[in-house]
Amino acid sequence: MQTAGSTAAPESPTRPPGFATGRVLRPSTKVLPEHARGHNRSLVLQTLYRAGQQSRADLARSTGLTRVTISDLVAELMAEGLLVETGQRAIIRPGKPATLLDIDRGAFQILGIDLSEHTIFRGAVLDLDGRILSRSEIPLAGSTGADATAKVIALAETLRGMATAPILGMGVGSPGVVDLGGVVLAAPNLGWSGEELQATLSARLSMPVVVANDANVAVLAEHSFGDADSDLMLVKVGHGVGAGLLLGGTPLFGSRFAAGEIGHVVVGTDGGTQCACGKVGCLETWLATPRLEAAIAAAATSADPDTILREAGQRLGIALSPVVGALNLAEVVLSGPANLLDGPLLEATIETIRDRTMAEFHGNLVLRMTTLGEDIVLRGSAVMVLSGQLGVS
Amino acid sequence: MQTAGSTAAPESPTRPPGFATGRVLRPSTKVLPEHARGHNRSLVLQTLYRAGQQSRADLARSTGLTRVTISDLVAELMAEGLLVETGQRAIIRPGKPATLLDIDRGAFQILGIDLSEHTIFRGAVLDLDGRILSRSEIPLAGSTGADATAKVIALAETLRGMATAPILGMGVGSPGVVDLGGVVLAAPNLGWSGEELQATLSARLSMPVVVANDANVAVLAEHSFGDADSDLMLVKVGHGVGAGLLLGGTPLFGSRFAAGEIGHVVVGTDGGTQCACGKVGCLETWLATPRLEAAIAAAATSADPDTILREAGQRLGIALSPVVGALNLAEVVLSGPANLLDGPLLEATIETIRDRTMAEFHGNLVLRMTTLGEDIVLRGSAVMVLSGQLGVS
DNA sequence: TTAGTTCGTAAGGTTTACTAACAAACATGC
DNA sequence: GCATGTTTGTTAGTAAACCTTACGAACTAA
Repeated sequence: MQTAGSTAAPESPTRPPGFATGRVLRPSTKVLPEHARGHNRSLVLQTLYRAGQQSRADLARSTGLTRVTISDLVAELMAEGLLVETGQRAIIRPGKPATLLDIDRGAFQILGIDLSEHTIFRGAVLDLDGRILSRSEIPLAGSTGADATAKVIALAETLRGMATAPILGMGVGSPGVVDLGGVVLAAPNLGWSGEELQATLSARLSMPVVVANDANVAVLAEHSFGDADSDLMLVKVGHGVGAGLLLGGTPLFGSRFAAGEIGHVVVGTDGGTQCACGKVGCLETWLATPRLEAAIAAAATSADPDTILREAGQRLGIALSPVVGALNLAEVVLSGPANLLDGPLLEATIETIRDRTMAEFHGNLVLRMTTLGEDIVLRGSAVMVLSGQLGVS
Repeated sequence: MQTAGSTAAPESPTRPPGFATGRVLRPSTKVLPEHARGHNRSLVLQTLYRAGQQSRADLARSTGLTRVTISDLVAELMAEGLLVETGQRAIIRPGKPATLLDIDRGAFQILGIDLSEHTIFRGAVLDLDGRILSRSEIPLAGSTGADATAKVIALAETLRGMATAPILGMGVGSPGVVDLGGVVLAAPNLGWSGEELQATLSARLSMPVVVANDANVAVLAEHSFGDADSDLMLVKVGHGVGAGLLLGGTPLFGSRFAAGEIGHVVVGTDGGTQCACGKVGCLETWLATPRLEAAIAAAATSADPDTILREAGQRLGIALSPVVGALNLAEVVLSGPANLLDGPLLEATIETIRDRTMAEFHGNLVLRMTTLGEDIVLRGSAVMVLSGQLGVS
């Protein structure tokens, strides 16, 4: 019992132990040295993936590991066919010239599938940089349940046949609620509930498969390829309305894997249209593309279509304001038909959010269309595979 | 170039490397074996902290580490004075009797300070279990800026003098926007902007200090001591309205460290009262305690106070619905004066949220008062110190 | 030609956690 | 009472991962 007034915890608990530094986290599983190895392995891949060609010495400098350790990791990765030496650095400077390394970007390919469209399943073969090399698609033709699953399998097998290099894995973006094991808990349009899509596909194709919600997949693409921030919300407008959230670089799944399901949140306090879900004034009744198109067509003679689009944008803004405020988001991205979203709707949304939140906290709030167009889910599928198989994104 | 149709990534990249398994994350820093050691060290502390007395063999079983490694870690922790042997297990069974270990819960104490009340700074000395051992407070008396800082220092020094064991560190919950380094970026009521409170206190008191936003601190307390879920929103109602978010067990800070600042989000689409911030119908105009009390007092003769409370609850529900929907929250906790919050207000809030969101996704949504009462920030301060210094929470 | 720089590798040491084996201390059954 | 079996915690030795130190190779610059 030392007397008070002394200067705190004297000799012993000097520094916070490694992982706990600064961060508030809860260690839950043991960590062995080999796990650290796996982490550093991914760190090397990640560095090369983003910065491109680098020498071993460059990698050592940018990762903080020693040249010796880097050499060892690089040798391991080269033996696996993931890295290649690409010749010597051209820049002339004193010292032994550096041997450049890069990920062997042609060594593997990735399959991506997008199940989020209403009438068609789309798929693609992508390279490790997320570029689309070839495409395939299969009409849904009203299939549900096992028939829909069969069409996914057929599409996947077609894509496998189109690949021209070993396949690293397959990513699938599905509508509905998907758990962390790739089980589609609920996707009404496809008639799935408890559909073990990831397990089925993985077994059938004998390759690593990742299945996730389409909007969650899309937000990964926007983060990796659309140079977005690490705090990001992507709102996907189509037949329904859904969102994907990336917070601090980590996707949010929610307590029941239904994070981002904002389509059936009621907007405003002044009524609205009856929704299929039973409530009145859900976000989807204002914003889903069929409704928007119908409203514009109906009003073609009387009202200005811009008025309808602006109203929809305001409703989206009303719904997003509490989310933007609570999460202190810096960036919100819209994905969907540009002819509807990109214009009065988007402008009205950002004006509404600015009017309804505290400007100081996110004066720089950016609301914009995705830069990835209609391939956002396909490219996000590649991100999932890269992340899961190589620890790269 | 192997022909398509083959079964994917053949020999080499068999398994996803350790840390990246399943999770989508981005390795950013190197990890050395000693970091793994730190993690396992915290794991042992964590296990003992939560489960109480255990033998080395018990720890080995529950952590997955071997008895040898556990013995080594325990020896290290005992040398630091964090663990003690507490005798032999009483239960009679075959084999050598187990020597029980526990965290030496009297070996260190923690200081906690709550700056969130309007007229007073409150502080306490707590034990490692977060129990309050003694208290002190200092009236704010309208102090702002450097005067307010001086009062925090004075209170901290008083608390240090009250401690009866070495001090592990100090936690401070401050109103306003606080960054990860404990700099109070903006706290209008206290006249602080860019106030380096954590650095100042740490230097002045020569002990580890953590400063964070009061609502973020409170949510940690609710998680650790109020047996809450790992997806949790805590709404703190007082002179203002703020929230703390815990998502997947991790606190959310936001892109500008202003996560949870929902007090100035406009609620509803039917006007409201003018707010000090310039907007009309901010959540605070409906819910802040001075406003609520005034409204009830003014209506004392004419209307039913319950009507006013129900209306406030509905407004809170309207504001929270999009957040609950977007984050798929399972649990929302209110903190503040129970005479106002716990009753018609709380009931109206949950009814409103249920009416405005999709029931299937969070049918079990729980909305309740905190179980920690007015000491929630003080106890949360202890959680921060435990987490930062020992990796325990 | 000499000096200095940079790159990549080799050799050896430290830390970490593992497996294997064992002594201590107990309950149980004959 | 004594052998048997169980559980605990430690000792000894091994493997993995990273480090430091040192060195040869290959280049520029003076």
